[in-house]
Amino acid sequence: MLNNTIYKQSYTYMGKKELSEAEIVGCISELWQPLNEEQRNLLSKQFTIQHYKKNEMIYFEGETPSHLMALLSGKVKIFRDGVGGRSQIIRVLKPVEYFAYRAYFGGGNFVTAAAAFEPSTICTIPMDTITQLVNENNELAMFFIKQLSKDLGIADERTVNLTQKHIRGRLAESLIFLKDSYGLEEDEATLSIYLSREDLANLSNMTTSNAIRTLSNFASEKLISIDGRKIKILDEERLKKISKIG
Amino acid sequence: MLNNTIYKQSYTYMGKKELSEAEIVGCISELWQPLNEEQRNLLSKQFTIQHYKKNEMIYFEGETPSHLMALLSGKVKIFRDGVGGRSQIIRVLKPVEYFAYRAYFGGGNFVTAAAAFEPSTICTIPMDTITQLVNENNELAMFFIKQLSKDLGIADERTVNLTQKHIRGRLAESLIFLKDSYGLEEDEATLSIYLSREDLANLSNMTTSNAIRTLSNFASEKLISIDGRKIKILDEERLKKISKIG
DNA sequence: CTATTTTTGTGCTCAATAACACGATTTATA
DNA sequence: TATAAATCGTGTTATTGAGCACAAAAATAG
Repeated sequence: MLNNTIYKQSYTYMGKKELSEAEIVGCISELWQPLNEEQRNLLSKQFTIQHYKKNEMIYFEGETPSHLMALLSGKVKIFRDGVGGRSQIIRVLKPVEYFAYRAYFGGGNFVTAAAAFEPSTICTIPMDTITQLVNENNELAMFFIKQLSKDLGIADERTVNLTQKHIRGRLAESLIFLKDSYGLEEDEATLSIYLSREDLANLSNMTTSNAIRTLSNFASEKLISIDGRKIKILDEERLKKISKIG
Repeated sequence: MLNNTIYKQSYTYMGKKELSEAEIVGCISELWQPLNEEQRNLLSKQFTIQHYKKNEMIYFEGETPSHLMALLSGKVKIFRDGVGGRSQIIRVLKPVEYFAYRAYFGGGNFVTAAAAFEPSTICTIPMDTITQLVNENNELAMFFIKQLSKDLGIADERTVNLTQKHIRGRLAESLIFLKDSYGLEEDEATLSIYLSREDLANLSNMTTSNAIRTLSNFASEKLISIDGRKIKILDEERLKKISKIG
């Protein structure tokens, strides 16, 4: 609901109107709600809004983190460049999710990079402010502990899935994952995110040609249907089965 | 230094004497130091000591987490069973490192299992006590935030290394990793942990035969020397290079 | 100390998937 | 809208690393 409001706002932004403070605060409620009035005053002076174009880089591997980021609208990928320029998508983000804080808390530079899949709006808050608030506010601290714990659990599972499953299993898993992350369109079948075959390959740890081939195979098996970058999930159960058995 | 004391103690344990409270508290100082007197009183009533034999399971995938664990002596692996019974070692622990709390904070069951590489002593503390303390004590909260952040960064790097590097790169990386984790013996060359070829394979995402073969290759190339499970690092620089280029 | 089980080492085969090439199509841009 | 650039689709080939079998050696249990 609030997402909706913001979405409309980001349209009006195109016509040059910025988000109001109230709207931003509504978006970042997981950070905002735990705070007392004084803390809210501090925070509200600090945040800034940034807009990123499709495929624009948000931060680079190796850079020093300085701000927490909250994705207010759009879609973002977190990825890492590997051997021979092959990149691996580690995580994808939807509104409203927080990122870029892990490296700061971990005391190092970014080990991943971030880029916008689509035009995106991001709220940034200086990490020293966040650290101060975390030190004052236990509920906020617990929010980060929980989020990091979930992400670490996902990372542990993903490591094994990406290394041990076969191509079909990995691609099936990615499709389910995209459905769970970004949902479906009104037809209850089409994935709400349109990725290039290359991004799909980078998400599934395979080459682009293998993503293309396997996708066609899935289509001829009536598991999905493809129309350019639009993917319809036709048989989710069977996809899950393929994903599970690897 | 403190480690040393405990190490001796765990020997005397074999002769049936348990660790004293003071000794335990010295070990878990990262948890203990942030606490005030009242909190320390609470904590000191709660911990118990458990001993595990070589290769004994500490917890299983799918179980519900209830206690934080601190490894006081010994060596532990965190691993996950993958496709076709092949298991993947996700992380290894040395004294004094904390574990088993991620799943609890993440609100789910264990996605990994834990087992002792060697006879190990573990201090357990109920997670509801830990949660209470985290809610009262920001410094303690920050300890967990930092630890989880570091582990997540490592997991992100590892995902790409395990999926994209070739066998030689992965094994070289594991050897460096074991050296960094557990250090060397007095000769400044022999790894302080003796793993089976199977564990080495599970750490490096390969089959046991390939771990054996690649290890022999490394030995004939004078990168390492092998004597049963004892591995001497002869040319760390070249190993690092192999690890880096994949 | 002996018997049994587990681990290690090696050879061989084969499937999975990466790499490459190239034309067709779509998308972005001037 | 024209032109360039990126993406997609498909065929072919090359290579990595898994799978399996089996003997030798080592570790463990009785």
